[in-house]
Parts: sequence; structure tokens; C-alpha cells
Amino acid sequence: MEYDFRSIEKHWQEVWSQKKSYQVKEAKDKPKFYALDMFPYPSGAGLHVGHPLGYIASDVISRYKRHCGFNVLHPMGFDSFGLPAEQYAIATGQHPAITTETNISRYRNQMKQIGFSFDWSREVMTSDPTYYRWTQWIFGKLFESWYDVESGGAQPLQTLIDAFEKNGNYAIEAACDEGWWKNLDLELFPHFGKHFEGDFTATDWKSMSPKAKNAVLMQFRLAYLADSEVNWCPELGTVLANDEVKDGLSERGGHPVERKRMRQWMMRITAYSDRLVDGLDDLNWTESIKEAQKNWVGRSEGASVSFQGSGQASGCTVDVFTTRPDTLYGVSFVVLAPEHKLVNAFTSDEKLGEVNQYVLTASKKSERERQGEKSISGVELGGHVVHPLTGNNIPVYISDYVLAGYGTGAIMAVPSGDERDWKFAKYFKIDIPSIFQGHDSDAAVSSDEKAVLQNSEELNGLRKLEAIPKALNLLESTGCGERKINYRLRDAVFSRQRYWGEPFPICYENDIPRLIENETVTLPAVDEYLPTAGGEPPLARARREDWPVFQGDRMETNTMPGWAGSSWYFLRYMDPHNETEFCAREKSDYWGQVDLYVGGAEHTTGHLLYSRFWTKFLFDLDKISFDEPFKTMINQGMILGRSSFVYRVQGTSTFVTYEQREAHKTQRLHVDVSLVENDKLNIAGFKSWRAEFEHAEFITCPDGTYTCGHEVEKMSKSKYNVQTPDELVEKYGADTLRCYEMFLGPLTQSKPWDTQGISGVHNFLRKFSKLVVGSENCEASKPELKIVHKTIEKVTSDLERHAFNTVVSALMIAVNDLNNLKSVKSHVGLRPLVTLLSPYAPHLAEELWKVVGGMGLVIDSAWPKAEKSHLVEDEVSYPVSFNGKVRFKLTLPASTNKVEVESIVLADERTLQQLNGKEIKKVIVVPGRIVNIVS
RNA sequence: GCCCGGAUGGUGGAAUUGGUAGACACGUCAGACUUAAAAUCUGAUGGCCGUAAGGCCGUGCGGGUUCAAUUCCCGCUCCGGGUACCA
Repeated sequence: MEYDFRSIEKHWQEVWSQKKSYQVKEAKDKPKFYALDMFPYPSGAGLHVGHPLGYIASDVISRYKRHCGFNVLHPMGFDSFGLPAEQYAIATGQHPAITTETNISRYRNQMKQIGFSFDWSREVMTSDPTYYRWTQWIFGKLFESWYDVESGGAQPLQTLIDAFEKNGNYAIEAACDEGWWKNLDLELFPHFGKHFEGDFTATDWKSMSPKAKNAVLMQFRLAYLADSEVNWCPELGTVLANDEVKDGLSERGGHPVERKRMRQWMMRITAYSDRLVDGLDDLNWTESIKEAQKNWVGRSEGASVSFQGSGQASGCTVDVFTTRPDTLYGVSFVVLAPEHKLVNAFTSDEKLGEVNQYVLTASKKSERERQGEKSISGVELGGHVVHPLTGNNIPVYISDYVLAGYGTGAIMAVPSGDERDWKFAKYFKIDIPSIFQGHDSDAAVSSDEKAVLQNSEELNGLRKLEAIPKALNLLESTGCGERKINYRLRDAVFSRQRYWGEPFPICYENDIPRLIENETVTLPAVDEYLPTAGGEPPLARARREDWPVFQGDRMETNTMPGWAGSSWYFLRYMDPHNETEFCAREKSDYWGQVDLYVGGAEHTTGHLLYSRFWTKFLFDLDKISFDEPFKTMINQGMILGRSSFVYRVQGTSTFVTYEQREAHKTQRLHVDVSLVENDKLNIAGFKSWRAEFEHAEFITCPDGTYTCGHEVEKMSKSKYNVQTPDELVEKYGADTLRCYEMFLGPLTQSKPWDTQGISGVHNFLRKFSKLVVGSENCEASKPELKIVHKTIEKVTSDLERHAFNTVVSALMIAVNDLNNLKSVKSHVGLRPLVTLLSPYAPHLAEELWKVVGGMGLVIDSAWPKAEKSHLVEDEVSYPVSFNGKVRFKLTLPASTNKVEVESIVLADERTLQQLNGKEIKKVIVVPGRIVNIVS
């Protein structure tokens, strides 16, 4: 029989679909298993070969678990809000919902071809109002909640209001910004004096106006409005990601970009900092991802230290955070971020121009550019602060390398102990106090953690660990500082000035935001998907009557970010059609945490942190019974594309072949990989590819061919290196594609995509098919059973440790070994092998299951067990090595013990030959493994 | 810059707990079949020296620990990912 994969795959996909084989329901009699995939964004380029990689892996596990008797939830859906659809809408005027729908159906069809065991009846998409009404509902809950530090969880806002009514804010500790009262507009609080420091009584509270109460509550809500710094591009009328800013200009269009403070919705994720770190302990994630999340939260213990301004700046206090209070005596200057509120106060008149210039320049750099900056820059402000312990006057600077958003936006510089501070001091010729014994601070920075302090008064003679507590006590007793825990984590900006995202269920009445409950605020129609002339978000184009729901004086016109919908989708899959709840409690209790999440490591600090945050929040509200979403996670590597390039001679439409490009001034352009075979360009195809190349001329190789350059890089539409799975499915079948993607290498490693090896895998399936079809209804032979059971053991243990690639090799070896047996193979002997194949090549396995006389469908067959009796090896081949180098092999009965092995080896004439008279110093025998003779 | 990964033949990779480096595939070469080609099958295939037996070298680079290191430790190089509004 020929391996007719086309009809086999079509047939079995129809059978599964008719029998609804992959639809699941809660079943109390079976253990559950929840396998989840990364939520795909349906881009216009369609699914590329990198997408299915993770999906195939999770499908293999899902099918394996099903064979093992688990009730498996394996859903798929779409993260369908996003920028590309919006940009396409801006360019063409087409509503993003239309583009999105087209893209989704393409994705869905592509996935269906591959034969995934997804329960499609559970499909969700974030841009569907029946989905995003619940995203809005969760937002509403966050808006109506505060974080009680004492009980360590979120609480309904009403409990906070009740507390304020009773005792003001005296008996309660709510998560908030440090110095939250400084965010308030004092005009709203006429009876609070200048020295208000955040304490108010019940009477104070009751006397506040509604606006004032709103302003206070806003400081404690988990979803709240606040000013935050963004990359504002006036020309485009929009905020840009750091990604979209290059050298202070927008990537798109090259317009100037500046840092600007804007009123934005924020998420108080910082309230969960400690829980986000502690929760990692129980997760089965790679250490590197856990480490990255810990670093992202960035909990550090240290001290806050106050430096009083002197001279013109007296009355001002610069607060800094330091993890090294022990080095306090080494402080010789203070650096403020260019955006720091006190910059003006410390700037002397003669420095004003220079400072303003510097602040302006800095405002044009993105945060990342500033952190990546290698050259040292800054300005001495002219003002001074007083060293809290020595009383010395020390200068104040501003510099790029201090970020406004981290800590207090100011640092105390210890040039002898910090690399950046040291370089800065050298550059500006600032004094470098030598505080480490035996170290020349003028020559280099000290990085010795165990260095002994000197010139530090009461800290002299101590090392870091002993000095820190003493320094902290000193600070606290003199009142110029205190112990403090600082976090790198910042609250997350939750507003986007975009059209294609979830609208907020928020309207404003007298400028006070009010939650719209019990109604879904759907997106209004707009005439264009661009910001308004005044720089308002696109939704501001909607007139009152355009809004399906309009309440209050005006609607919120920002939309939610991409991560809103993807922070809880795994919950919706459990109960996707529920119209009264985001997910019924009995469903989430049944399915519980995701048992296996397969996703890319590129989500480490975004999606994975936000999902954990929302899960913990829903847990606090007792809406679900677990507070971590993903129990086990595998991070798939990226499949990279192989890009091809042509070289255009600058200013001409002549293209020079790769070999001769050095002789010209050329510009390298990406060329569609479908126009290139073995690095040779299809010249005719290239000319008709794009109008601008129609009259292209070529400087070719002597044989008239044009060689392209190549590079391995990320697969993306803009690089014209996208490979879709479609043509491979067409040419080799889904089963081959599935096996090949797994065979390519370890799932977690990134690797370039290359179809060269695919024929080998296709060949394997053909040989497998031929082997089974050629088997007979007879008894299994002993060697046959041995091969099969060895394979069962290998495949099972590889699957358990998620080594997907070696499973394919193991099956290949089994087929090769069985073919080498020459004797007749039996149905009953091969039957377990067909089940082993089924997670990888389910269509072919179904077909072969019939051949070997299996009952029902192979997908429902029980996973075979390796019988120990078939696995017994009676011989062991010992490599015998001399000083670590293997010289010969010796086959011995497996029962030979250590002493016997040693004496047999020593008696072997080859041993004597190797030794050549040398004396044996030591003999190492590892039973069943190796013999090593040291001479 | 900072944080996190990775590097093994011509190529993708294997070696699970420190124990035979290169399994399994691709590619290449040779052979069989064929008038020929394709397909298929068989064999060889890390490098160097050697007719062979065999020897030396070899897991990004430089050191170290060990009877034994792709595996553990120290110091580098290069590549990839993330870096808070790409998803």
C-alpha cells in the first residue's frame, strides 16, 4: 500500500469531527489535565511554521495524557485585539474587525489541517464583546478594589470607605504610592495645610467634597488614574513604545518624540510584588524564568536617606534609596534624574541654560537608550546638599544614568564602590573618598564584597554585612534615614490611545470616573482610526450617538492594552459560553490550574506576570480557588527564518550578485525567500515581484545566475522570510509536518527553519506504514517484543521529561530494528507501537490501528506499559579504557559482578598489551558502565 | 548598559545522574537496479597521519577540579531573547 496521506488525513479528520472526539466535559470519574497554548495574535501573514511548534508539542502531551486516562482540556482561541490590524485599518479604512475575522479564519483553517486535538467548541477571541465584557468586568472589579496590606489581599472598595468613615485612615494600611498625598491637588482640600502628610480623620473624610473623596480613593484603587511618563509623538498624535522610538524619532515617519506626563489608567501590580516573588517557589518553571521574574520585581532591601539642601536650596530634601548604607561615608555627590522635581531648586542662575538644555536632550531619549548610553554626560547644578553624617556640603548633578521611574529618581553616589559613580566622578573630577582598606580608589573602583571599611568613623574596620545594620541604626537614630524595601516593579500603564482594544466601562460625571456596570460598552464606529487633531485617542472621534452605550458627561476614550484580554483567557476556556459569569466556579474548581503551558520565553516579564497578577486578584475576591495560573511551563524556542538578500548599487536599479558586492557601494534589501532556491535568485520572478523592480538590471555571476546573501533572523513578514506550514502539509501531509517539527531539535531551543530534513521524516512514516501493513495476525516473536517494549519504555520516559525530539528518533530506531529482524511481524506485537505513534502522527495511527485489529479509535486506546520481562539484557558491553581513553570492548554476562569484571579485564591479553609493562595504579569498575585502568 | 539563554561533524541534532562523543536524520560520495533518469535499495562518511593494524587531535576560546568533563568550577568571545505601549 502506498502511504496516501491526503486521503488518510482527510478521512480521519472527518471521523473525529463527526464523533466530536475532541469535545470535553467535566467528568468527575477521571483525573483532569489542562494543556494550554500560547494565545496567538492572528496576523495578516497567516500561521508560520514557528507557531505550530508549541501547539504540536502540547498536542502530543494532550494526546499522551488522554491515552493515559486523563480528561484533557486542550483549547485554542485568539488574542485578536492589536496594533497590526489597527495600522492596516488606518492605511485602508477597513474596520479592523473585518481584517481580524479574515485572519482568524485563515489561522483556524491552517490549524485544522494539522490535526490538533483542540476542542474548537471552546474557541474564544478577545475582540468579541461576549468575551471582552468580562475583561471589562474584571477591570471594574479592580477599579472597585483596594489592597489591604494587613490581610495581604484585595478587598472591595466599600470596606475602605467604611474604614475611612469610622477612623479616617488611621487604622488601616492600604497599598499605595509612597507619599501618595503629594499626588493630590491641594485646592480640593482647603482645610489641609501645607504640612499635610497623608493622615486624615473620619471627620476630615466626611467633610470632603465628592471630588476630593474621589481623588483620595484614586490613590488606593487597584485600577486607578494617574499621571505617568510616556513617549509622546506630537506629529502622530500618539504614544509610542520604546521599540518604536529610534534616536528620539519615531520609527514610523521619523517625527520627533518627547517624554510627556499623561493621565493614564494604571494597574497597582506593585501591591502584589511580594506575592509575585513568593508564588514562584511552587511553580514548575525553569529557574531562568523565575529568576527573570524575580529581577523584574526587583525587591531590594536597604535604606532611604535624606539629604537636606543647603544655601539656595535649603528647605528642600533629596531622598535617595540605597542598598549600601554601609558606604555612606563614601558619598561625595548626589545625582538627580533630569526629570526630578527638585532640579530647578538646585540649579544656580549661571547653570540654568546648560541644565535646561540637558533636560531637553534627555527628554528626547527613550529609557532604554538612556540605560544603554556608554558615554558619560551630566551637568553640575550648582546647588549643594549636606551629608547627613559628616555635615559636608556635597554637589548635586543631573545625569541620564539616573532614571526618574526607579526608586526616588535620585541617588547618592559612592564613587569608590560603584562603577558608574566612579566613572562619573573621574569624568567630572569629583573627589573620590577612599573608604575601603588597602584599595586605591583613585585608580579603580572596588568590587570586593568583603572589603574592610575605613575613613568611615563608627563603621571603620567592619565589612559590608556587619556594617549595614550598624549604618541603618545610625541613620534611624539621627533621623536622617530609615530601613526600606524598594521594588524595581512599577505600576503598569493600562491605557492605550488606540482604537482596536477593549473600551473602558467608564464614563465621567463632573470629571469623576464612574464604572458602567451591567452593560457592555462596545466600540463605537468612527470615521477614521487616527487620533483627533487635538491629539485625543481615536475613540474621541465618536459622537455621542455613535456610542452603543453612553453614560455621564463623556465616555473614557482610551482603550485597554493587549495584555488585558490575554491575562485571563485560560479561565474563559473552562466555561466559554457563560453569559452570566466570567467562569462558573464549579468549572474552574474542576479544571483548576493549567497543568502544562507551552509558550515562548519572550512573554516572561509581560504576559506571564500580568496573568499571575490577575489570577491572584480573582483568588483574593474568591472567584477562583487557585492563585497561580500555570503550574508547569515549557518555553519553546523561536523558529528563526533564513532571510535572503539582494544588493542594489546605491542610487541605481542595478543589482549586483553576492560575490561581487564588495566592488560597489550597495544597499542590502530583503527579498522574498520564495523567489530564491539554493541562494539563487529567480530573476524573472524578482522583476515581477514589485513594480519598482520591473526594470531592474543585474550584475551576475559568469554563468548568468544571481547569488543572494543570507542570514538567520526572526521570521517576520517584513523580512520576507516567512514559511507557512500549508505547502508542507500539501506536499508531505500533516503527520509528517508534526513529526518533523518535533524531530528538529529540543523544543526549548531556538533554531533556524530548514525543510531539508523533512523527507527523512516522511520516509520514516512510509516505512512505519509498510511495516505494519506487512505484519500478520500471528504470535509476536521474542525479539519483536523486546524491540517494542524497549521503545515503549524510551518513548514514555522521553515524553515525561518533555524530550519531544528523541521520541521520533526512538520510533525510527524501532522501525529500523524491526525491519532488520527479517522474520514476520505480528499485529499484536505492533499494536502498542501504533499507540506510541498516535500522539505524533494521529491520522496515520488511526489508519494503522485498523490494520492491527485495534478496537475503536486509536486516540482512545490505552497507553502501553513496558513489560520488564521483555527488557532483560543478558550481556553488557564494557568499554575498557586506559587513563580515560577507550582501547577495546569486552562483552560479559550481565550477571558478572564488579570483582569478576576486574579480574577478567586484567587477565585479558589486550590489557597486558596496553600496559606494556607499566604498573597498574588503580582499577575503576562501574558495574554495567565502564572499566578504567590507571597506570 | 542591565537581566536571561545558547554554542557539539558539511547541516538539524544525540549523549537523561561526571562514565564508549557524534545516536537518529539530512547532505555528500560510491555501488546495485535501469538503455537512461527519477524513485528505491546497499555501503561509506568528524579531522589529520597510515596500504593496514593502529595512532594523534577533536564538543566556541583560555585555565582548573577528577581515574574519567559536551556535562562541574573560574575567566573570556560570539550569537539570540527581554528591557515595562510589538504580540
